[in-house]
Amino acid sequence: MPRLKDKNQNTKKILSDFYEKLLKTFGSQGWWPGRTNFEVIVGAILTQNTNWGNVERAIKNLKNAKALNVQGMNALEVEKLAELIRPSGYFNLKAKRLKAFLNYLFDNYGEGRTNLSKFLKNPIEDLRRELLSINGIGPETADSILLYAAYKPVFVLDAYTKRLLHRHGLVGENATYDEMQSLFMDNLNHSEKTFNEYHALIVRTGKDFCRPKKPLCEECPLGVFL
DNA sequence: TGCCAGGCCGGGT
DNA sequence: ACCCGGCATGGC
Repeated sequence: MPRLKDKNQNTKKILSDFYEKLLKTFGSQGWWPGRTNFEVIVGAILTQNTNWGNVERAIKNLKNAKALNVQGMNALEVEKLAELIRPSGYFNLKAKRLKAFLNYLFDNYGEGRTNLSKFLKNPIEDLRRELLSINGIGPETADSILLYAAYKPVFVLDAYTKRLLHRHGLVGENATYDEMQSLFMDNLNHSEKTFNEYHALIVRTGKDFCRPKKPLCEECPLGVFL
């Protein structure tokens, strides 16, 4: 019993220390780089297993085509949409996923301009369930939308975060998404602002220091681990 | 050049 | 309940 408590207290301190170190090293990251809720959602889908730089090209194409809003994108044929988002990779798949999201929105929240804001105002658990029911939206994309488009206090678990937890020995290799997410959400205050910043800082650190094959751990502010 | 990027689905065991 | 192939472009 005391062992378990100590272990949890230790995890809490480790996760808090990581956050402080990263924030001190890199400063505030200012995520998400999207001007509207819809743009954030589009970005969350387009960046699935994809470099953000490629997503930006696709976003620019959508903006030029006046398709970076609910009504504009809904009016596009899926083939045309796929062509616009080509630079983001998996473009046929992602065009279907964007359409699946829009279809869900229009079917369940009407045709009006406020359908998206109504949708995003749902309680966390309801909204997460709804997002996960849409084909092409899995746990990470759903949580990204919850945090960065709906401003809900939800921790996003991405590949960088999983790698961080594994390499620091905080979870085993076979830990599930929910287990790893709970590690953060059971040990940190549920602050949307903090979760936003923490996730962004982890991505920043991962890009610079924590690649799958060639980790540059000796330079990492969080220390050397393999 | 091969490796990597802010995953998810569907079919097979 | 897991495991795996497929999906695809662009930067370094």
